[in-house]
Amino acid sequence: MNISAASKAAGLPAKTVRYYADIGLVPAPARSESGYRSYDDASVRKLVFVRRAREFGFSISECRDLLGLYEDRRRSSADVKRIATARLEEIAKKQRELQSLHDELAHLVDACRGDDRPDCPIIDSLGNPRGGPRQAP
Amino acid sequence: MNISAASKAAGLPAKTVRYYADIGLVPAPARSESGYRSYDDASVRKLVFVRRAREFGFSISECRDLLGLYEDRRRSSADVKRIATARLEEIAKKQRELQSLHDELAHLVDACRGDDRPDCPIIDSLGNPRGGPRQAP
DNA sequence: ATAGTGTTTCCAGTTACTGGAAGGTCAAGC
DNA sequence: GCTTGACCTTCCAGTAACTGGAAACACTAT
Repeated sequence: MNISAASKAAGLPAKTVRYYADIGLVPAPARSESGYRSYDDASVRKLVFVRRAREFGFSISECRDLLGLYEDRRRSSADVKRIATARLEEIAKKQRELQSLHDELAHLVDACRGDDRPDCPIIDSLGNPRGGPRQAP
Repeated sequence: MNISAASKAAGLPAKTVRYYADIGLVPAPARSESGYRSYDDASVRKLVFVRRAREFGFSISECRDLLGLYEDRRRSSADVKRIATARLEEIAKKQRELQSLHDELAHLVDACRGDDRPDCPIIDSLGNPRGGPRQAP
């Protein structure tokens, strides 16, 4: 399998597939006589694994760990669960942050008439967080 | 005001304050005879404005636009509302993505016993998205 | 005079890729 | 046999938004 077939099978751009081998996230593939990279099903499975893990928001470094666990048949599921749980907490935290961001901005958008006049609570709030009259800089 | 006083007042690292002037996001400050940057209240207000906008997730480029509107006393609030509304929609989209991510990962964490044994639905799911028995790579 | 802190510029590194140039390879068609 | 076009290679640079650190100069207090 050449790189474009493998990248299609894995659901990743060819550039990214090369990159993952460059940084040693996955093993460097075998080469044909003319130097073309040549992939087998096992390599593709690893690439799919990494793609999925990235989609879950795991960093490259975490993917490295997870891949190690993926390949270790004697790993305990506790190791995996620990990493995934930490990630889950990050996600929850990000969700809370986004929520308060959303609420505050929605409130401002709501308060803004959005007409031709210059008065705008959004700008006022950015320049003058405590509220009160807008001050020119 | 030297840079460290201004950066404290603005709530930004001094490095970032310099950076914002370097990229022309805010005007370059006046200099003392010995070359120290010297800030006044108006500069600090602009820095605060940028900090707040960044906290809302506006990109540097959007901050540029918003700062332009902030300084333009004849701007219509519609211009501001348009930018803020677009940002609000991005936030909502990100929220939905995070939610489905969270649900899927939480489901996996829940299904994982997290004990000494190697069986782990999390790993299985990453390597083999459709479910079914785990395959070693 | 000297120690300590603040400031300057500049260069490099971060994350995870992505784009593009210059050149080698392969299969098909004439 | 030759050309065309798709595919492959390496390498370099750029992205966003800073952050860290080195070397050198400035200011303040003792």
